[in-house]
Amino acid sequence: MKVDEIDLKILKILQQDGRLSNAEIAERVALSPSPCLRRLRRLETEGVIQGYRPQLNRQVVGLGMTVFVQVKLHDHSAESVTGFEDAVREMDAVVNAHTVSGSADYLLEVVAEDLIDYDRLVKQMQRLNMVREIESNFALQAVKTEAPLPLKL
Amino acid sequence: MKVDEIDLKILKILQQDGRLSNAEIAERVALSPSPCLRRLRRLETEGVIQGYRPQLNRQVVGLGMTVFVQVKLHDHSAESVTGFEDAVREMDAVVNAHTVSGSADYLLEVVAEDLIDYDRLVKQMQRLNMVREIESNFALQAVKTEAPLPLKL
DNA sequence: TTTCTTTTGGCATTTAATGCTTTTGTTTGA
DNA sequence: TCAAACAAAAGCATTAAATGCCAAAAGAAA
Repeated sequence: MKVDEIDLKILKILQQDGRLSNAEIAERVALSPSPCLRRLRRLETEGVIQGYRPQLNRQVVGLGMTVFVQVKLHDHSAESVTGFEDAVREMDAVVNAHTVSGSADYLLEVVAEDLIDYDRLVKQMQRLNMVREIESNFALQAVKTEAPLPLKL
Repeated sequence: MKVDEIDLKILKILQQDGRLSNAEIAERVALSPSPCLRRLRRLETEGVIQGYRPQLNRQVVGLGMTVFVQVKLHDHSAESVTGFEDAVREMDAVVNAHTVSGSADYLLEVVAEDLIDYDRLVKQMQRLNMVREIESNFALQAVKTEAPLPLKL
């Protein structure tokens, strides 16, 4: 799918405030509401916009602990890989997960209420038999979170 | 600020779709629209909801490369720390940044168009004189991204 | 129970979303 | 160059939602 300049403008505006009304977006991109809404819907339908999320204050909702977890597996067999990835997708505390280059196989971002809660999660992960090693790096301070993507133009 | 059960329900619903109308949210939490909107506005005003973001398909918008970057500084003097953190906040390619426990001082999530683009960013970071060491871990595959936070109840 | 406080509901008004039709603008091709 | 064909935007009427105000209900405190 092709994303033209106006589409990019719409995306940039939405990244500033993902709940702006179509009417407001339309005004800012100098279109009337109907073509603007058509564009927005198309961006959603075509999967350029995959959804909308509120940015929650994790402290306030009781998830003040963020941990970056590096995981190594024993092997990369299909069973191990899909087994681990399915498990990760099931774990609600894991909010981001990627396979990565470097010494670890996976890098996860995990949220927890506190150390006790986090400990439960690590133990749960250790019980997965394809997991060889887990290294936890605790987020101490957020310098920048969920910044908008730097869209060209 | 206190977040009661209904507020949590509202947050959970919004995490499913951050652009749902207040009318729809109201119906799902079994309130009439006006008190529901008051609650939503309060969550926003009080900073429980810090904003709304569209989840963009990074591939489509030309930012298909995600890199997790571990940075070590030469020292932890106030000048080094604030200098580095200010620089990071200025770099649009850095979408997340935390200080972390472990051998690195910072863990950054960086987006780039391609390796050339990423190289520019690394060089820019290397020019910061408080930076001692940079280790890049390239995201190879996304297993889970921006999952909703596991809110209690 | 009475009073005070907080929250909800109802309603009228203003805005916005939506679907359809018309208009405008562009590209193509004789 | 002009006309035909196509794509995108604008206009508009209708439906739905947001908003602000005031009355009613539910809770808490005395």
